[in-house]
Amino acid sequence: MARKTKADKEKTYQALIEAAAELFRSQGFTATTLNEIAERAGVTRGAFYGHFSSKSEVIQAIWEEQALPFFEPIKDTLLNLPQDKPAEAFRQQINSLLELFEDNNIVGRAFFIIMHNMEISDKDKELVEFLSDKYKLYEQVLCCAYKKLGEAGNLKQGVNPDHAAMGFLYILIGMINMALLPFGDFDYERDGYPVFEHYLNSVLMD
Amino acid sequence: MARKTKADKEKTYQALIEAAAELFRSQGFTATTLNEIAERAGVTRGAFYGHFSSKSEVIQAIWEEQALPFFEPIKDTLLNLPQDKPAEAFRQQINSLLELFEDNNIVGRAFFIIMHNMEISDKDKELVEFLSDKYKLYEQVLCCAYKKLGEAGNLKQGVNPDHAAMGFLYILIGMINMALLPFGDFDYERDGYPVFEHYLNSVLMD
DNA sequence: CAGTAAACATACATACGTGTATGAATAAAT
DNA sequence: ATTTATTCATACACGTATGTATGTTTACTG
Repeated sequence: MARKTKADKEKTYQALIEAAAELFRSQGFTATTLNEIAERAGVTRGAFYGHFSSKSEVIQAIWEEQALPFFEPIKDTLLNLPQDKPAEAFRQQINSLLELFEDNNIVGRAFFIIMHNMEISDKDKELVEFLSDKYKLYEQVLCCAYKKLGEAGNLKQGVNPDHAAMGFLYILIGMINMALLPFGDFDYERDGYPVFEHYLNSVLMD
Repeated sequence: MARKTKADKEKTYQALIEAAAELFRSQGFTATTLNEIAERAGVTRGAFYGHFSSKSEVIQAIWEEQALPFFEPIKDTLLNLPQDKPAEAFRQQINSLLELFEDNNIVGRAFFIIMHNMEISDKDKELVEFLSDKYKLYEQVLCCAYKKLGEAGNLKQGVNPDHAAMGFLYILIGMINMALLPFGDFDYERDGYPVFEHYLNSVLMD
């Protein structure tokens, strides 16, 4: 095939990323073949190998280029909650996070892929390490945020910050799981927000 | 190879189920090959095809023969919570459920596999339907139980039964996810119970 | 105590996924 | 304008997973 312009190359790159993310989400990482990715992107495997050297490399690209730019600011805010009214800032960031999932499909998919990394465990050690690092990062960020909330006296009495953080993470994982299921009709407004609202109300002082 | 006794046949059957469940959990359904299952069970693929006609059939067997007998009584109790002190009965069943995960590995694995069914979606329609049915069943059982709790006046004021049920399911999924991750060291006593305890306390009247 | 059928191993045919090597056509460089 | 380099398709080689056909031994059956 003929050579394309640089802009065209970028387009195929994005198409490959998009296709891979959607296929990983809907069929899982292992079940998705390079042929399927290429076909969905409107190219062949030849194009794929021009951009990536393996399937694992795509996940890392999805994370770093698509999800990270959205997550980074939220993460930073959570790690540095203000001394005054940290609960308010916390709620705000959580809402940003949920809106992210609602609006930007690729971020939800990336998060989902990370959360379901065990699917590919054992067979690709390096990738598992990459994914588990991300997982642990989420945990740390949440624990840190809740610790701050506790220090600022914004947690209800008897609420253990670590337990609260874990509970939050569980709910987050469960909700994303639900939201991206191939069947069912998940609706954030109806099935997502109220649950978080209730959980935050049960944990935070106002 | 020589013919075995009926008891021996049953042993290989169980060995295949056990092997498959553990491999599905640790590597995922798609990534697990029939050779791996057979090898882990100490037989060859010839034996596998004597008992099952495909990989999908194994999941259904795992569910129906291994997990269902444990779940059924809990499910029935949740669907028929007593009029007086339903909250107490509910707590008790949830504890039974969690103990099940803690003690009986195959139940946890079965639950996990069901919860992560999207991994195999799209490619095996029939299996996806089977799995999604189970998923929806969980949801219904929980919603029914919380509805009963609400009617009996056992939910705290302002708690929507459906939202509470969803939140519970999210936490359950998230916890199982966490518990069966290949990395990390999940401990039910430390990471499971307290979260449920807190959640139930925030939802139920005592 | 034959004869049969069952339980499982072995071997084979087929399909498919991956990765690489090659080639064509044209954008970019000089 | 010519050359070079690049983007991607095509073709090939290899490994591996599946499913089936066949064979072997022995438990079961009458």
